[in-house]
Amino acid sequence: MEAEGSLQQAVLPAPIGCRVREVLDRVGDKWSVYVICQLGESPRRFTQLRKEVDGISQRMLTVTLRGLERDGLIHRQVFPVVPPRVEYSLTPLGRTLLCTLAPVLDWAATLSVRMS
Amino acid sequence: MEAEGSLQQAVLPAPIGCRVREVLDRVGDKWSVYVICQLGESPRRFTQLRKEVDGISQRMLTVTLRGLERDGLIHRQVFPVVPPRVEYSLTPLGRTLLCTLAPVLDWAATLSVRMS
DNA sequence: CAGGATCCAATGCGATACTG
DNA sequence: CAGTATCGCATTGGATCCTG
Repeated sequence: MEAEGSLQQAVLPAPIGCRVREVLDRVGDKWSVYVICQLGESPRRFTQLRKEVDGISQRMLTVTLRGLERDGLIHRQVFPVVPPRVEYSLTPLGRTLLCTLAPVLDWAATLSVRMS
Repeated sequence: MEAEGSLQQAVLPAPIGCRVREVLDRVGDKWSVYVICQLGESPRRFTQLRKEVDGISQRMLTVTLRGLERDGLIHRQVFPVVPPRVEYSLTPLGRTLLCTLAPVLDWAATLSVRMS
C-alpha cells in the first residue's frame, strides 16, 4: 500500500474500494449494523435484541449474530442455567468499528435533515 | 432526537441504527462504494468505469450510476456529440460521503492486516 | 459509445414449525 | 429462553441481445 497518510482528502487511491467492500460484505446486510448499535449500549440477551431491533425475524437475528461472532465483532457468553441465558456483547474490535461508523451516522443524520 | 453530542464515544443512542441503515440502503449494495471511490479520483466515462470497476456488468454499472445520480451523490453530464460522450463525477455531497467513508476504509485496512 | 430490455440464477430474508 | 430446520417468496445481479 502506497498511500496511508491523508485520508481526510476527498481523493483516495483506487484499490481502497475493495477494502470498503470487505467491510460492507461484513456489515452491509440488512441487520448487522442495527445489532451492533444496540450492543454498543450494553450487552443484550437474545429476546431483548429481538424486541429492540424492530422487524427482525428470529431466524435473521440468529444468522446475524452468528456472522458477527464469526467475524470477531461480538462475543457470545452462555450461562449454564435453565432456562438458558445467553448474552451478547461487543468485542474490542466491534467497538472500534462502532466508533468508526460514527461519522457515517452523522453524515446520514445531516442528509436526513436536508431531505425532509 | 435527544443525543447529538459526543459521537466519538463507542456507546451511541439506539435510534441511530436506523440512520445507518438509510446510508447502507443507498451505498450498501455491491458496487456503489466502488464506483464512488473511482469517481473520487476524477470524472470518468461509462466505459472507463466499466474497465476499472473490476467484474461489474454493464447493466449493474448503469443501475448503480442511476441510483447514485438519483440520490444526488454523482453528476451526469452528457456531451451532445457522436459517438456519445457521458461523464460522471461526484457532487459536493458525494465528496462529503467519500470523506466520511475514509475512516471506515482505514478500519478495513487495519483489519485486513490483522487477519492475514 | 452509452445504454435499454429481457431473461434467468443466486441469494437474502420472512414465516412457520419444532427442540433442549 | 434461545435457538434449529425447512419452505417459499422477493430482491439482486449477471448474461445476452438490441438501439440511437
